[in-house]
Amino acid sequence: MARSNDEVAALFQEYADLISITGGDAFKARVYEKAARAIGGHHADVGTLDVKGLQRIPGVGKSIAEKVVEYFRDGSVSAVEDLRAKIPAGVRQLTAIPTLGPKKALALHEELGISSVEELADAIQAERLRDLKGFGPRTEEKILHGIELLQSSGDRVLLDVALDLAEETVAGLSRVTGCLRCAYAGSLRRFRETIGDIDVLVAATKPMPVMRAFTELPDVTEVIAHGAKKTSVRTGKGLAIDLRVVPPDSWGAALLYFTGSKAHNIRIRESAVHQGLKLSEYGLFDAESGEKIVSATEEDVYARLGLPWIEPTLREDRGEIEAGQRGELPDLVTESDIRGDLHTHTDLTDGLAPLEEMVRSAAERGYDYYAITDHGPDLYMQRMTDERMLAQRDQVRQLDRAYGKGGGMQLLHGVELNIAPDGGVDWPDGFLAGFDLCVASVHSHFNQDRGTLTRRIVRACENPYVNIIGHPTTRILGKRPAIDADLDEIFAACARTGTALEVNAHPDRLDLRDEDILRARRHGVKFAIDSDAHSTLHLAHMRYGVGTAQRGWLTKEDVINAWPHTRLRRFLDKGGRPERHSVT
DNA sequence: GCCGTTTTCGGCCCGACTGTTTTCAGTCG
Repeated sequence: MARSNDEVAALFQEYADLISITGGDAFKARVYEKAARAIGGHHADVGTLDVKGLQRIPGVGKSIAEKVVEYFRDGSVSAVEDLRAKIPAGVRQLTAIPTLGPKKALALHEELGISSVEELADAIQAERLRDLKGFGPRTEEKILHGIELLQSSGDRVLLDVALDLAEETVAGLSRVTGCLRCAYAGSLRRFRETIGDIDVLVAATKPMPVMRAFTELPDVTEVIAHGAKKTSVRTGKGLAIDLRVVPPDSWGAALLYFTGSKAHNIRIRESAVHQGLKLSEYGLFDAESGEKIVSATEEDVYARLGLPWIEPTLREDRGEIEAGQRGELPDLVTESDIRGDLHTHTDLTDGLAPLEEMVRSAAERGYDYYAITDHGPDLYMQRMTDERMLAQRDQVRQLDRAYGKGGGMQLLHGVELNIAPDGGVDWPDGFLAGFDLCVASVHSHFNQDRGTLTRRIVRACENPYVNIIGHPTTRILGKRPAIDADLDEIFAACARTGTALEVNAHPDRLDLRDEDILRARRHGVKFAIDSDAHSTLHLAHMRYGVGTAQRGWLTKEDVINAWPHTRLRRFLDKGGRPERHSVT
């Protein structure tokens, strides 16, 4: 079950989209969008609040509060239903295509009767868009490319969606009598960036009660297959879940098998064959006698193959087996190694929560330090000024005195700078020198040529005040590809200048991605795993960043926010920032 | 529809880019 806040947020986002598509008041649409974000990021369950309590959420007034109450009372909101009746769901789906917004979607629907992505693709093939006003050949091309992009992420869903569903499923099945062990496996256990379907494994002597309970879970909309060993269902989110039930003593072999990856499994099975053994999901057997040797735990199986236990996040056949054989597997960074978050926002710019709330939530996570990095003035929409930034700094210093007491949490005042098309940033050195750290990121002009983009980011690295390059490739999963820059040149510049690369933990981004991390690491780059939180809830995204970092083989030595505060401070000094030592 | 050291109306993030235009609409961040 989704959090009820997420349900309501999705509903209002849909309502906002429908208002836009039907040509309703743009300001009204924006208000609903804002309310959707505020509710999605609100810490308390909106299902438990009354109209008065709801109105205390910023951006939620009387009308929206009443719609929330209506939703929990009636299961639907009549205003939303009215618009749904007017516009087929597929028309809204069209706006998921990059470069295609509500206006074009409505035109396509009204003029050509198109109400799904498939129909749109067909219409383009049939050249039916040619006569439509405002639709030229470039538009056609861009839409086709957008559809491709949309479909390349295909049926896969983002890590957070899959993980929530998997954890609920595991919790639900673990309560069933006779369920001895339960865990999710597959690409989810390996923390891949998107998930095609969820694999859940249960150890039980009698499978049927577990299977039955599985088909009756609240998210299940369709039972695809139902047997004694395997049951497959589809859920409301369109995501399929496969459940395998195995005898308790096969647990380890089955978990290993269903965790994959396929490439990893093939390699270890080969290794088994070379040793006169046979490995399957039921256990490790003697090839000749067929006698079972081990199967109870993953450790047992790996050990009999002459390997240490290998972290699931490494199981991609990227050298982990060889490293294991040599006893050189990395001691991967874990979430508990993370001592602080170095890229977060507040409602001074586009975050949802005030500074105090963000800091309180960070402290609850047990961090040793925490950086506030709101946007600088070059992102015009955020209306940042020198005065507002300095006023925030005063607030941060005050809070730091309260939180830093007795070895508590130290606060760093930072900024997320915008890397301009020429590689410059928002402020001159003199002003930048006042920050404890600077994140710098690309937010626009993604289509510069490769050389220009590369030089642009390298120049940002060479800025003595830029400590971290935020979401370095700017990709958004399923929406926007990575920028075309020479990453190796950027990685080399980072290593040379003492600039860290971010592993942005937001499940939409996961940027850098695992392969890039592996490459950057070889250049000797350091990394910062950051939530880029825009609400208190986003602080918990850290786990996705850590999973991605593990897939990139990172240890806590590689990750600057796994270091003690004093060591971090030395790194942030970039070998002595000039303005700190001499007046220019 | 929300909000107010602009307070019950009249604003609401603002600028750039792209493609289709011939002066601008749509989309994006």
